Amino acid sequence: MTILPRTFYSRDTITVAKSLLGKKIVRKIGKKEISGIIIETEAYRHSDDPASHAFRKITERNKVMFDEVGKAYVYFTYGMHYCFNVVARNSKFQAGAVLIRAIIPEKGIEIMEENRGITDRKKLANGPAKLTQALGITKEHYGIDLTTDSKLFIMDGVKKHGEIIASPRIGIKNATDRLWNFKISVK
DNA sequence: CCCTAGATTTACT
DNA sequence: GTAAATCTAGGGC
Repeated sequence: MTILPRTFYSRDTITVAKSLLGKKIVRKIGKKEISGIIIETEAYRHSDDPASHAFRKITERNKVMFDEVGKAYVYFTYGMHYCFNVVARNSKFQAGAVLIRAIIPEKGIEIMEENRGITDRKKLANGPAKLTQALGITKEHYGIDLTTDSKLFIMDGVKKHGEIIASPRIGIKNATDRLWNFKISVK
């Protein structure tokens, strides 16, 4: 398996969101490794997407969405939660990112249980703020490159999966008519 | 099982 | 000041 190259992310944000399903996210902490398969994503774009943080203009928080693709966009919200995105867009847009909403834990499950303080495997990383906590992602990881083998990166999943289900994005009030939430069914 | 409320920082309508 | 790309605990059914 190989790490996804930067060209993977330099396509349309929606396409990348769908393509990330079934891929593997890897987090290394010291000598330990945590990994999981991505099963749910959401696309956020610039200029035509009122629900996106980058809809209006570049700010201190969202600036990495305008930066090089393949980087991590981590933001803090609701006073206690981090969410993890990957910067992705083609040349038609100035900014864009894909929110990773859920993964299936693969390796390092004990570490995730420790990070989360629970042992219910179904709830370990089945939400955007849960998976950041399970993987130990914080704003320290803001802007890091996900295309190199370091503390955090994304690999080719090689895993075949079934149909992609498109739904309205979750937790937003604008542009709910866009089916930019994507997930795959899991056995 | 479903629904409600509370936690608590950041960014800007 | 207030709303936010959320989660959990707790009480009711």
